[in-house]
Amino acid sequence: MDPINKFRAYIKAQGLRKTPERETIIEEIFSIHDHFDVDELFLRLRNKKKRISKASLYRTIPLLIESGLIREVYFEDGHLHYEPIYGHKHHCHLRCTTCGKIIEFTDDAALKVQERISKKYGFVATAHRFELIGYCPKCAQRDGVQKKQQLYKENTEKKKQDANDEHEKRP
Amino acid sequence: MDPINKFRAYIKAQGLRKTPERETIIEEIFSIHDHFDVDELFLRLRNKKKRISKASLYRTIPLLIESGLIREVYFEDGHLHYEPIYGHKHHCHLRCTTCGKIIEFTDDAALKVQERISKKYGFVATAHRFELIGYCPKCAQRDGVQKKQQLYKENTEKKKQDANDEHEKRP
DNA sequence: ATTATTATTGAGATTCAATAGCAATAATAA
DNA sequence: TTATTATTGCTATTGAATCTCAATAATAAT
Repeated sequence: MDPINKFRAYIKAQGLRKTPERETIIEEIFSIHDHFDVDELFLRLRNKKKRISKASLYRTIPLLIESGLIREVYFEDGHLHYEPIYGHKHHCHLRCTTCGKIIEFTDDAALKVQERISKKYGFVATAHRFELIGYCPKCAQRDGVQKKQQLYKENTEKKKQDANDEHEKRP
Repeated sequence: MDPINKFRAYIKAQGLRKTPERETIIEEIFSIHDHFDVDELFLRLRNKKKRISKASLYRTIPLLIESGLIREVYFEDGHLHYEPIYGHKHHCHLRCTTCGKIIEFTDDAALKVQERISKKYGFVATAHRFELIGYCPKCAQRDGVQKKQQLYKENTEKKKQDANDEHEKRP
């Protein structure tokens, strides 16, 4: 069953309506095959002359989550991201705190942990999220774990300097 | 080493300044022993006649994260939450999508997965986040879609009410 | 097919967590 | 004690996400 039909089933079960907007959104998301945010999605649709309002995107996303087509992913830039999960192999994320890079990995052990813990707590788990936070190979090698804070400080001070330079340039 | 001193070491290393506001914030957070959001923290401080501006809370939190005292936790009510981690046993979360309830659990297997995956990808993991999403024992039984938002709202608002109650109890 | 009902859309207004700017204050170093 | 400047609190601002509401269009009923 493709995402559209999966969604139609959900729509019918909930007594909601099938609309071209919703299906266009699903088509676009499942042509991305990667994580996205609302702005990105909106832009991609616009570039294809599909004029769907952001309000509709925001209203559709919860339905896509409820129907199991996508899920939220938490990055660290202050707003939500999403990724298609239906028809995609479940994966987890490695997130580099230095460069922000996201590496995906699959792991079966996490699934077993899910089952064991669920049983232990009488919890019916429908999903899990497993994420490793740290340093990607490049950043771990280049910086060393200890240098991070120093680099961070240098970076932030550089920013201030840049801001000053820019300011002083003005006539 | 207690959280305050851990923070003082960080402050010194970064060339920042020790202030009573920052230390009051740390004291409050580590007296909670549980997750919190900025509003809650602000209210609790106010109830104790500690008048610290929200701006300072927002400015201090990144320092607490950087120094390893707290971490972000992602719930689903549209804004960030945090929890103390320094001196606390690492734990993971079960999150009920019906009532919003959070159950904590500890698990060593997750740590082993972290080690194995890190080695595999050449990633230097400093932390992991493992979360199970589904239905808590109560909700798994009654399972009503209509009740979802109502229950969720009740749970998340209960906390704020508790904070107020606590204040009113004081003589 | 036609009509009635009402969910959905789009545009703009609104909310609110989070950030930024600025003058006053206070922590550190000299 | 004085000088330097990070920090604070207040206010204004940003921007993601939500809400309002009239217009539209999807479904059910006739």
